[in-house]
Amino acid sequence: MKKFGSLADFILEGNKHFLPALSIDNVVFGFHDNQLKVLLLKLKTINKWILPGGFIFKTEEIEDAALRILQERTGLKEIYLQQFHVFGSRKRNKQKFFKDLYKEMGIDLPDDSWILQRFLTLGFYALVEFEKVRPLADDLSAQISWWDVDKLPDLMFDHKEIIETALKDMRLKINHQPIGFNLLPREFTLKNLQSIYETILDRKLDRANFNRKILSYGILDKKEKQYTGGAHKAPYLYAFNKQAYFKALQEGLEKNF
Amino acid sequence: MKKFGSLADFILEGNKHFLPALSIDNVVFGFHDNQLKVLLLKLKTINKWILPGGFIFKTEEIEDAALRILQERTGLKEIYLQQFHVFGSRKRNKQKFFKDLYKEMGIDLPDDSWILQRFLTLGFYALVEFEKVRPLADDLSAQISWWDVDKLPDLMFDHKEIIETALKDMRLKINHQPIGFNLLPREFTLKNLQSIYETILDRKLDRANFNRKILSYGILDKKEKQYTGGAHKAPYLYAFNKQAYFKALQEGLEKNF
DNA sequence: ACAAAAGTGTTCTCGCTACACCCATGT
DNA sequence: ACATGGGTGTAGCGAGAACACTTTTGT
Repeated sequence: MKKFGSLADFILEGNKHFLPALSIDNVVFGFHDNQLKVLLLKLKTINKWILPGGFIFKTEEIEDAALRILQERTGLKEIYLQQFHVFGSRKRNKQKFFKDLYKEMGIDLPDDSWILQRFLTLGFYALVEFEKVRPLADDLSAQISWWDVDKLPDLMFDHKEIIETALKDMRLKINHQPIGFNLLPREFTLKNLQSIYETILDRKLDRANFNRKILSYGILDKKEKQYTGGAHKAPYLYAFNKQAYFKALQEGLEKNF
Repeated sequence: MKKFGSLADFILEGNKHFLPALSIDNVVFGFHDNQLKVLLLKLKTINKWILPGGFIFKTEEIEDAALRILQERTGLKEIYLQQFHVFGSRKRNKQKFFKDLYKEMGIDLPDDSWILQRFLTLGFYALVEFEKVRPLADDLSAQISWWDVDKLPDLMFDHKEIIETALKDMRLKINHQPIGFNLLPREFTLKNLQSIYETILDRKLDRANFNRKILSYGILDKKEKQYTGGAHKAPYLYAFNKQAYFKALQEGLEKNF
C-alpha cells in the first residue's frame, strides 16, 4: 500500500483509491521438510492468525492486486496465482474486530468508515518456492510465518475455511496445474514430489507406482548428481523439463492420481 | 429488484441498497432437443445479447442474490447454482453503454452515478430443467430466449468469455456435480444423458461404453415404461435414484469420463 | 552387519476401447 | 423388408494396486 504514508492515511483515504467492499486474501503455499505449508500473519493485538490480504486499487486488475500484495509479503516477483472462490457471507462481521484493532493502535475509527462496511473477499492461492521467500509482516501484524497445512493455528474470521477451500480446489485441478513445478526448487527428489501429491490428495501413494507414473509423463530430467546428507541411500535428483511440462499440462496430464 | 418502483428509482436509489461495484451474471444452462442451451436476454436498444444479471443487496448472501435474479428470469425456485469465477478486468468499460442505454429510455444518467463506476462481476452457473422454465425479460430487455451453446449470438461485454469459462469449469467438475440430475426431467433416455456429457466434454462418446459406465454407478433406476414417438426402436426411460446419486457424488463418482 | 530408504520388477485385476452383433419399430 | 437407432457381448490392451526383491549408504 505504497500510496499511503501512514496507517492513519490509509484509514482516512483508502476509500478514495480502493474498490469498495472488496478485499483479497491469499493462501500462499510453500513446501519444506516434505510438508506443505501456508504463510500466515499474526496480529499485533489478538492472538490469532490471518491470511496475507489487501485491497484492489480502482485502476488495477484484480490479479495484479493479488500479486502486489503477495510481493509485499514474500519479496517474490514471479508468482503462480490462481483465483478460486469468493467468500461473502454477511456473517463475516469484522466491525468490532477492526474498531478494537485500530483503537489499540491509537486510531479512532469513525462508525461510517469504509473499512467497517460489509466486505466480500476474493480468494487466491499462490504456489511459491519456499527457500526464495523472504517473509515480511505488515503494519497490523507482529509476525509472519509458515504453518503446516495440517497443523494450523487459531485463525481469524473464515480464514480456515478459505485455506480448506483452496486445498480442495487444488485437489480438483492437480492434473491440470503446474503444482510441483512452482513449489519445488530447481532440483528435487521424487520423494519430495510425492509428498506434495500426498498432502494435496490427502492420502498415501505407493512409492513404486508414483515414480513410474510421474516419470512416464516424460516431464522430468534425471540428474546424475545426487543428494547427500540423507541418512541412507542417496536418491537421484530431478528437474522439470519446462518445455515438456507445459506442453503436457496444456493437454491436461490426462492420467489421474 | 422488487424494492424499486421504477427504473428511475433503481438508478437513483440503487447505490443505497446494493453492494457497490459488484454485479452477478448467471449462465443458465438448460437441455432440449439433445442440445445444451443458455438463457440470454436481448437488449432493447442494441442488437446484442447479455446474460441475466443483477446486483447484491447489502444485507443479502451472494448465493441468495444469484437465486433471486434467477427466479425473476426463470420462475424457478429451487435451482442448482455454482459460483465459478470473478471477472474483473478494468477494460470491461460499460460507461458509454449505460449512458446510451438509459438515455434511450428517457433517463439522463449523472456522470457520477453508481452504475457508471468500475464493476466486477461474479459468475455463477445454474443447471435447470428446460421445460419448467418460464423465461421472463427484464426492464432493459426486449426478449429472452434459449441459445445453443455452440451457436451463440453476438454478446455484450465479456459475456461470451463468461459462458466459455463456465463450460470449462463444468468440464472440470463433471464427475463431482449432479449435472444430469438438474438438467433433465424426471425421466429421460440414456441418449439424452450422453448428449449432455458429450456437449460438456466436447467430444463423442461410445454409446455402449457410456451406457455401461453410467449404469455401473448404480444411480439410475430403469423404468419399464417406454418412450414412444421416436422414429425407431423405443429406448428405455431412466430416472435418477436420488439417494444413491447424492451418496455417490459425495464420494466423487471417481471413475472419470 | 544391519537398518533405512531408494530403485526396480512382477503379477493380478479391472476398466476402457473398439467393434460386432442382435433387437425393436416405423416407414 | 429395410433402415435406423437401441441394447448388449466380447477380445485386447493398458493402467493401477499390491507387494517382493535388490541396491545403496550411514551407523
